[in-house]
Amino acid sequence: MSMSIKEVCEKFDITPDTLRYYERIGVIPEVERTPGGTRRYDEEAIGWVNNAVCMRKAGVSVEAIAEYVRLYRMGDETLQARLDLLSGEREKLLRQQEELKATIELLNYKISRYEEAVITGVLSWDKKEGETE
Amino acid sequence: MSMSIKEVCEKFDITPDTLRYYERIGVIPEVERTPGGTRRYDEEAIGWVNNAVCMRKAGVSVEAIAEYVRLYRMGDETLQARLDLLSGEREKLLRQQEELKATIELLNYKISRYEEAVITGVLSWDKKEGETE
DNA sequence: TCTTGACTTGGAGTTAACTATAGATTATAA
DNA sequence: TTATAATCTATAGTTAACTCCAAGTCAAGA
Repeated sequence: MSMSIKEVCEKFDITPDTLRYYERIGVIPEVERTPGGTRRYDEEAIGWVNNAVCMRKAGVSVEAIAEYVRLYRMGDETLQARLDLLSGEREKLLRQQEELKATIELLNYKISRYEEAVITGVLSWDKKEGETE
Repeated sequence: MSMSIKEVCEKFDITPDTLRYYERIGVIPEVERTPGGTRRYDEEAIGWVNNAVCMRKAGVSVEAIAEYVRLYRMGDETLQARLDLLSGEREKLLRQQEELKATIELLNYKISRYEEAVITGVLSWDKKEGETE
């Protein structure tokens, strides 16, 4: 039922060094160990890893994730604090989503120009909105 | 018509150190100077800055931006190479957009739970899809 | 002209997030 | 049991992208 560090790392496509690092800095809670000291990841531990990896992929800082974990372990009196933290992070991601959208649109435009250009041999811009390259 | 480094930096909300750094590593082409050696930014230079800042905000690496500028300055024989570079970067941004979307949705779910929780005083998960926190 | 403030270069320092190394211990398979 | 593979800790190193600093030069107003 429970998994080794290697198995968890394969599941989430990260390295054992990274996973131990996440535990050390509190991005995930401390995991259970065998009598010999080897880490074992049960369902709950894997849930925390999933959460950490998902947040990191979107660009949430390890510091914010660790803060959430810290608050979580303090119990029910931190519900509001956790809500505030998550709301703040969501705001950041929504802003990032806007930036991303704008840049993808700019790239779409440029790429369409280049697709023309590689056929005609000439690159021509519309020179709209301060764009010159 | 042309702008000082300070004016350009205010326009794009970056620091002069960053702008000089961008020029030094080729993220923007070298800009014109006054006889005394002070940088002046004309329309075209500002277009390049705009481009760099936009790409950086979306997470495109300075290396990729500099490579594009390098190819651009080599002329028409690099049209295909520039198209390939831009296409590759767009792919990365589209993938990032997916990650961002997934994480925002997860956050939306969590936040809705926490909004309930701060009223009821109890936090309860649906425990779907490996989520445990 | 003087002085105050903006600008210059070259290089060093910082921060976040890993990533690698060494040397010891534990686990697994023949 | 013995070799081989996986894991452990502690700590140092790396990378990307700035960011700061010193010491000198340039520009604009009184």
